[in-house]
Order: sequence, then C-alpha cells, then structure tokens
Amino acid sequence: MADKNMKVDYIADDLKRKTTFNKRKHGITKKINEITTLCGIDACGIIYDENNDGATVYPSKKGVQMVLDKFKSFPESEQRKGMLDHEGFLSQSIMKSKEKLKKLKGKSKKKKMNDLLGEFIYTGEFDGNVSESDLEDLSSLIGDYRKEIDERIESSQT
Amino acid sequence: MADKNMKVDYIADDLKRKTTFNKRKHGITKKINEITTLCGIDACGIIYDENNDGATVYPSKKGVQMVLDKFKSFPESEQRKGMLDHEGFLSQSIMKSKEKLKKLKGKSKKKKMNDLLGEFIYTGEFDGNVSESDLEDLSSLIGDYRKEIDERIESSQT
DNA sequence: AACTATTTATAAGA
DNA sequence: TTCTTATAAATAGTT
Repeated sequence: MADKNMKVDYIADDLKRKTTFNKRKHGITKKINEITTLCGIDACGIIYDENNDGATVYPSKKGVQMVLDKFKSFPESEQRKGMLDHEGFLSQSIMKSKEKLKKLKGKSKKKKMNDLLGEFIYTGEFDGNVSESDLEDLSSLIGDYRKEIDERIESSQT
Repeated sequence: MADKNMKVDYIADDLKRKTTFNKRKHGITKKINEITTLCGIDACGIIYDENNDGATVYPSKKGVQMVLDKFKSFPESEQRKGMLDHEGFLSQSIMKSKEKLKKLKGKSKKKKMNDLLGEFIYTGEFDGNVSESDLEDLSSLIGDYRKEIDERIESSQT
C-alpha cells in the first residue's frame, strides 16, 4: 500500500525502481492525456527510460508534431508532396521512406510506440492501431529527421 | 469533491477550465519531478497555456538543457566562452545577452519561470531563487536561441 | 500482473 | 482567487 513515510529519493533497488518507473510513467501519461482533452491545449511529456540505451531523443513537440503530420499525410495526395518539401524538414532520407509509409493507414498505438522507442511521448496524436513494422518505419523516420536537423545546425556553425 | 461521473471531455466553461488547468498542471509537475528523482532518469513536460499567447515553444529538452547549461556556466570563466562558441548553438544575439546574464548567480524558480513563460517546463534544473529580471533574461535567451535554430534550419532548406 | 491499504490528486463548494 | 472537503485516482508493498 501507498507508504506514508515514502521519501522522494532515488530508488537503489533495480526491480523496485523499474516497477515504480512503469507505474508512474503510466500515471503521468494518463494525466497528460487528460489535461490535453479537458483543457483543449497541447501538452507533451518525455520520460527517458534507463532500460533502453537506444532511446531516441526527440526534437521539440513542434518537431515531433511536424514529423507526425507529414507521416500521416503522406499517402493522401501526390500534390501534397511538393508542398511538404517546400514547407521544409523533409530530408532525402525521409523521402526514401515514403514507399514504406504508404502502408500506414491508421493511427499508431501508444503502447507499441512506447515499447519500440523505449520512452514515452504523448501528444494526443496516437490512438488506434498500427503494425509493428509501421512503428519501426516511424521510428526511423523520426531518427532521420533528427539527424538531419542536427547536421544542418552543425554545418551552419562553421 | 472529485466527481464520480466526470467525463474526460473539453471543459467549455472558461473559469472551470482554467481552474482545472492550473490544478492539474501542478499535479503533473509534481509527478514529473518525482519520477525524475525516484528513478534517476530525465523527464520533461511541456504544457501549453492557452491563456498566454506569447508562450515560448521550447526546443527539445536537449536544447533547453544545453541553453541552461551554458546560461549557468557563463559567469564561471572567460576561457569557457570560446569553447562554448565552438561547441555551437550560441548565436550572436545570445552573446549580446552575456552582460545581463552575469548577474545570474543562483538557480531559477519554477513558479516564476512558469508565470513568465506562460507554460510549464520542468527538467529538474530549476530550484532556488532568482529575480524576475533574471528570468526575463533567461526567457529572451531561450527565445533568441530558438529563433536562431529556426532561421538556420529554414535557410538550409533553400 | 493483480490486489489493497493508503496516500495523493482534485472537482465542487464555500 | 484561495481554502476546504468529499471523493476518485494513483500507487507502494505484497501475493
């Protein structure tokens, strides 16, 4: 039961810490989802999972949103393609993923998303079902996006 | 009292919505703070406040962290300056703020930070006290940083 | 994963 | 607003 004398301090025990992490992550996810709906605002939470080294470091919510918007709109129309390119942020590597992305029709599933990426991010965008491989595509898409941004920023430094 | 039959749906009433927003924002802040400490992981939440048009859109946690790290290390050594420049992300406009920043010695205060920026962002970095004007400096620093990144990305599109 | 005793968060009301 | 309070929700420890 909820411990009265619980101190908010680092939990040294691995199992305990992992358990607490998962429980609380779930709680926070839910709360963020709720405030988004209740108050009609954008909210986003990122919780890094220590148990996953390859955890993707997301760009800003704006960035994630942008990627997801494009991701979802891809199959819609060919006309849109050029527009998206012009609007920016779509790299060659992302374009290469276009074929794969065509199979994504629905929306992605929070839990699978979390498992795949080893972290939690919730922007109210995910709801419904999608296959594992679609999520892999999304993961690589976001990775590509991020890499591109990093490179662009870095090169503009010199 | 907590309503048994409460639906998680947009709250149309302005006052009710604002009240709920503030209460829940506080709750989420606390939870994110706790999971960070308990589990020794990085977490970050961004909740946009509809009541503040000028809400800064933060870059990624990595970005915010980076800015804050530099922000805090500024007064420490002159030698560090060059290094920071080389490492990147410090724009001319940010350098212009250097003078102002020298007065910031302590750490910033979550609540004031939130009020100033019209949104909540918590990375476990803020604790302690700082003056209002220091926060304004921080705000403009982050704004400058963001603008620069945006411009750089945009210009690399063409 | 599920249970459950408690603490914590919080919707209404004052 | 801010506080109180009744209640729902989250969750630490346990099985």
